[in-house]
Amino acid sequence: MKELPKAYDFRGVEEKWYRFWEEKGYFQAKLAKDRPHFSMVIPPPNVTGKLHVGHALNVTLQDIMARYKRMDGYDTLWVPGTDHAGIATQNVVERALAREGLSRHDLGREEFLKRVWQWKEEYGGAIIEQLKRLGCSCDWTRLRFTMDEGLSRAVREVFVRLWEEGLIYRGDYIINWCPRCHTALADIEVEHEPVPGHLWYIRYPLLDEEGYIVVATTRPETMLGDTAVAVNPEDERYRHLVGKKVKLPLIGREIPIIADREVDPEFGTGAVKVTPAHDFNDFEIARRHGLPFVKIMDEDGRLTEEAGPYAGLERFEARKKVVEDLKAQGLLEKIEDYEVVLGKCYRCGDVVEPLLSKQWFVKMKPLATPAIAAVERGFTRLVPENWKNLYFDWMRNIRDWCISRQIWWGHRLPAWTCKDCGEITVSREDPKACTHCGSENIVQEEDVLDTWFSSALWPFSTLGWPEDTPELRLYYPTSLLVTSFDILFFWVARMLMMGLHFMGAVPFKDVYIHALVRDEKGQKMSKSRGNVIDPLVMIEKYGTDAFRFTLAALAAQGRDIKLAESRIEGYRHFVNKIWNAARFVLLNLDGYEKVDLSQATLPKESRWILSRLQKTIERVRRSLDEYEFDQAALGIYHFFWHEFCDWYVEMSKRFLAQGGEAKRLAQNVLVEVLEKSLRLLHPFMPFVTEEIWQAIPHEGEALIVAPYPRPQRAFIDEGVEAELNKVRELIVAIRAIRADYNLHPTQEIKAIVRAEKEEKLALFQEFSPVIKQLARLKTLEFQLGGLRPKGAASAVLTDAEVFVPLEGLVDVASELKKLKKDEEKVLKELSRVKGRLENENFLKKAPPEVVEKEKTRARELEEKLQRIRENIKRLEEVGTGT
RNA sequence: GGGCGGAUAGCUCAGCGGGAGAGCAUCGGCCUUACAAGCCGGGGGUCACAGGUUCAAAUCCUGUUCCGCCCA
Repeated sequence: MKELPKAYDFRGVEEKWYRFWEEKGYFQAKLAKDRPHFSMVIPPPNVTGKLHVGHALNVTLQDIMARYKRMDGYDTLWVPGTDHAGIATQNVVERALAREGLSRHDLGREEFLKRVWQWKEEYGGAIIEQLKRLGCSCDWTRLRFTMDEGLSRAVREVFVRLWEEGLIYRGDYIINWCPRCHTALADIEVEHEPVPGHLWYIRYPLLDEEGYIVVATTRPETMLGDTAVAVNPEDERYRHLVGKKVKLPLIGREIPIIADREVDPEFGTGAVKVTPAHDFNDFEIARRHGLPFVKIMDEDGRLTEEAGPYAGLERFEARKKVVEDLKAQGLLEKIEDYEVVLGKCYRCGDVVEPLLSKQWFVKMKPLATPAIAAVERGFTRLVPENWKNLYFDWMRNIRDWCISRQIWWGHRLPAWTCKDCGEITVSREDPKACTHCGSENIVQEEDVLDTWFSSALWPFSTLGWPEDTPELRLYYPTSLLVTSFDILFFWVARMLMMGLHFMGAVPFKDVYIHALVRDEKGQKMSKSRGNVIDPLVMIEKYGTDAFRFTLAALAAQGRDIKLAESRIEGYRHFVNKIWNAARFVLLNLDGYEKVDLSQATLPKESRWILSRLQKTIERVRRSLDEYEFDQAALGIYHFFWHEFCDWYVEMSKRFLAQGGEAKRLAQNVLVEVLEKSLRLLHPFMPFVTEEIWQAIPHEGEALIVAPYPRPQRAFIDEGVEAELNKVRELIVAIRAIRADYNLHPTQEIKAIVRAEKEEKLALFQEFSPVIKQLARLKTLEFQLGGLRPKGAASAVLTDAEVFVPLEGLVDVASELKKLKKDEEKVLKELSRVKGRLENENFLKKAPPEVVEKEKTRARELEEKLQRIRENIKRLEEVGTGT
């Protein structure tokens, strides 16, 4: 039999097995027709990405499910890939260019894109390698990239179809604009942050009469683009002014005072300025009232010619200047402190400008309706369920999706504008001429698509759509999507809409939504805070298995994960424990011969651990089926360490020492429990389990494809479990006496078990050998009834008492103290139980089994109380001179 | 302003109608031949607060306070 080194060193081991699995093709989907399927697509990390704890959690949970299902007989496909991450990637390459003193405009579009592709080839695989370090069992033969040929074809097909269906349109709309990234952003790409600001009250002089109307604004510079003042139609204060005109200060434009129901009379003065080209609400008001749009700010965040004397000023400069000028002219009535909510670009953090601009949009309502229904009817299940409300709320209030981005890296819009007739041609193949007038004078749109447009197709585009492939037929809809809630709308909702629209079926049956990983204080990890835990550093330090197990053990549903390095260290101890347990088993396998345990006559100790094993298997499977990763991890942790190692391994030493049949059976039980535990653990800790499994007796060529354990009912034995609980209680009590009296472990002692009834004593007599072994007793005696032995330390158990004679050593005072404390505890408990049993309503209404349980409990407690009191009485009679 | 989640041992969290639990930390004792990354034993909690439902509430309901997140 092979021997294992004394300490587990994960270095080298991880790489060895990962290569083995990959070379053997275990990660690959089998396109099996005779087996159930389990499929997932990875949330594609940004190609520029570096693995962070969020990814690590995300893929660890996926890998746990993939390995579990693979072992459980499913033909498993886990599709990996990366996302081209338009803005992020372009930024990275632009920064690299900047170091050469170049801008993308110096290179030109074509040359720039070449550079991006070069960059992608060179560095884009980094995150993939990091996923492998984590042990991800993705089918790497199916690695995809959102810009690769197949996926680009899918993007184009979807764009064309949506256009043909009238679900894509182009138009002048107000959008979020990032002046730094120089592109439009979708609504959800804007992060809102409240910051201290001001509310400026500005006087707008009335035209043709004395006086003025005061408007309040948080953005005074936009007044240059005002085309109206609006009040609420119900507002008595202003009713007489509606329909009149004011003269816009600084600019001199004459603009009307209008009434609109959306104006909040409570805000400021109740009169607001209307800047249709630079505010979302004002845009809507302007459309309702047919107001003109005056664009006073350009794409760089500088004021335009429309801003008259302010043209060319940077936006924040302009604000200062406008406020100064208003003040100078006596038109600034007052300034109040006010908390404003700033929109910031989720990529670069710059303040986003609402800007009127020509963009492309997808109509969302027709796509959202079926996606809402799919979740309502349970075709797709969100886990945990509480995300449903948020999902419904968002989907029911969904706005059209701005999909055009003014960058170069991405899927260029397959739309051509005719210079002659002005019409748009959208086409699957690059067109030579305008489909409307036949002119060859056509130019392609400069814009590219939002990166999320291609990721929205991910579950079917990666499986070969728009071709009709066997993969699509077998693996779509996918079984599970594991993702974080922060991309529920960016990604999950859009995949649902696109999947339903183009495949006619939901893209995934279950969506498991995990939490954010925070630091130990609950703060978001960020470079600037310096509290980032780098998964690769953790893997180097503690090994992948310990790191993965930690993530799983902390992944309780619906709660953020607070990750401290000490937790990882703690679970590394568990890895080591497994290793050493395996070492123990291997060191004791001389002459090992396999026996059929279901036919063998086993000692109760062995029957106990086998029963516990079945229950653990049940628990782990049930937890995994419900995505309760923490429960699954903790279940096996507790079983392996605190039942198998702490108790059974110790008990087995006696059997091993006996030799013969006892030894042979113990060896088999040890192997059985260890081997099944490794299988149970493998999805969590793939490397150490494979390493050990290969070294112990097993069937099959690799643990990664060994069957996931199923509980065997025949091995569950409640009676034996109950008996062992009583035996363990006794052993713990004797050990506690040892500790109380500071008796060295090697000091052999005598114990006396006393009970009032023959059958209670019989149990302990039966287990006498194991009690002597684990409590380190020289002799164990039994006493039916009678008086407490003199000069002994004692403990009162559920069914008996135990005494350890310690001539001259026993401290009566502390013995009494111990007993009185016990008495108090039992009394308290007993009064509660009795109170319940004296309650007629309880007897009448509670389920009979609960009543029965309470009665048994009352009996046990009364007996225990009586024993405690007798002991107290005896001790007090004897006095201090024992 | 709206929504969601949380408040249980010193810390991090399970438990979510019938005996208050785990890990870590802590204290005491042990190098007991698998493991000191370990073993054995101990201490520690009016389950945020106030009401209610129930035979029975940490668990269900309502309200309050505080904390976190999301949306506007």
